[in-house]
Amino acid sequence: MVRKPSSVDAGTGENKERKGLWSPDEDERLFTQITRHGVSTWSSVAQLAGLRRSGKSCRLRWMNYLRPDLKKEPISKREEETIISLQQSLGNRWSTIAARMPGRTDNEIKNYWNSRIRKRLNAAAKAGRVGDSAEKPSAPATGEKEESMDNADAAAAAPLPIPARFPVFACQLLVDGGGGGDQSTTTTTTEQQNSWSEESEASVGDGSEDARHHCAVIAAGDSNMIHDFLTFDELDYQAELLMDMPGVMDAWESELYSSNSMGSLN
DNA sequence: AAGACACGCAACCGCAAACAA
DNA sequence: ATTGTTTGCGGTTGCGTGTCT
Repeated sequence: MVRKPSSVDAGTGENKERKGLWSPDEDERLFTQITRHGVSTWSSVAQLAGLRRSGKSCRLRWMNYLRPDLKKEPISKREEETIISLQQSLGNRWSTIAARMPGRTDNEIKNYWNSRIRKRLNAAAKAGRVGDSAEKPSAPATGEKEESMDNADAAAAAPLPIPARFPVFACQLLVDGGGGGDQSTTTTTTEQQNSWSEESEASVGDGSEDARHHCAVIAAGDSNMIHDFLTFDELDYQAELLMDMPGVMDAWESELYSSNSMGSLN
């Protein structure tokens, strides 16, 4: 709905690459080519599909639009919170952020950030206090200096403030393969959590019971029992799934608004 | 009704990393 | 080790559409 369908091939450009919007026919060709034969190199995909497009363009179209696993629905509140949180901890590493949000593309997240969230945060920053440097939050991981704001404004801009780091609770293991063993009733450690998160990563995507139990291990308890913090990177979970766990957001918020600022933990 | 403006988003561009020859 | 090609990423642009005046 944006660029003209083609401008480069107008006139004499019989052999030139097309640019601009993709036609339904081009989409069909690309989709068929990839689903039937896969991708060796993107330039060959373009050629085999009979498209006068660069490999780069084909890749972009597939990744951002044609891929079957893409979510079509608008970005939810929860997803927005995840974006804000991940952006805080990772900076503008959109592909990394997208990798943690199944069904979403880096381009989509980047666009969402630039057109909505950033604008809102900037507005909140402008409306907020000026020159109160003592209460400014930690800077984003990379760049985006102009987006710094105080915590109150961030809270106003984002419905649910999500810390960059996730609390790990000293807690009892609820379930782990049904076996007693060391993990059945022991206090968890960061290292253990990491290894569990890795082994359950695949099933987390399915929202399986095992994955949920592993998440619950981390989520269980209350904020007084927090003994460590993990970044989203270290967690290796879908933040969205974690946030659905009972008590997680409550504990998060209570920790966030307690004396310790989460930013200082980064 | 129409022009101006803002917004959202698809797609391009340039660069750097990874890979192959 | 060098050179050329491909891929992936982040920043940016351009335009259709909706809203405001």
